[in-house]
Amino acid sequence: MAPVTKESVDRRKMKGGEAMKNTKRKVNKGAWTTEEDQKLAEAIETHGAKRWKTIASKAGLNRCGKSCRLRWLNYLRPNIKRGNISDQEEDLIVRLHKLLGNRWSLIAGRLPGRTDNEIKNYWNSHLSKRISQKEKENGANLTRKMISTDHQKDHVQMKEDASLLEAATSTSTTSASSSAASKGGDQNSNINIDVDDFFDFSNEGSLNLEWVSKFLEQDHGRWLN
DNA sequence: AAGGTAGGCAACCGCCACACG
DNA sequence: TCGTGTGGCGGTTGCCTACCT
Repeated sequence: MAPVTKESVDRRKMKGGEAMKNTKRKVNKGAWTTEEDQKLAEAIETHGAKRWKTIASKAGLNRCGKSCRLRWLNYLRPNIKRGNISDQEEDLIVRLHKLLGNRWSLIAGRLPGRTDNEIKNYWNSHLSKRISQKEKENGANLTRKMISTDHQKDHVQMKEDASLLEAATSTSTTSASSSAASKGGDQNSNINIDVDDFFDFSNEGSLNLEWVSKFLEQDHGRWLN
């Protein structure tokens, strides 16, 4: 609803700037100022995007390392796409959420330039409501209808995917999957798949839906039979 | 025009896992 | 092996803005 305009961001930054003046607080919180962004970017350029606590101090920021990391990953990092989530991206989010639950970082890994925070926000503010509404209207057929857009009608159905992957649980379990599944404790955490393998995107290009089919056909093709 | 409300987003919080000494 | 520090993640909160009455 309320798009974040440059003006609104600036205003938030002004508020953050005011907060900075409050020297009683050792660690600054709240909105980041342009100056802070600049300092952080310079520090990361010099020292790399690691050891966030060190970066925070090297940059002369009264921020905790976590805050710096978050700011970098969600806002300052290069190649970040902002706003305008396409239909294709939305569809992918829905499908991945069906598979993975609230594991936003994994979902974000499938969407180049998107952050887990952005996807989480998008889900919470757009998709979850729409889905719950559709669930009321259509019952169990909801997901199938939502993902049946023109460009991907031929692909696997998420419900079936979930069943297949659930079936895979009995024979394909790794430490990576258990580790990832242990986080969040979402509704799909019982689906244990080889996450390292499943989410190895190093050889892939931009957004596409082939990986689902690829995965199902290759390593786990037997589940389709 | 003014106040109330809901939506959207950025950022914080708390927990957990891992690395390292 | 244990304790501590750090990073990563999902959940939640707070602020701002557009819309509604």
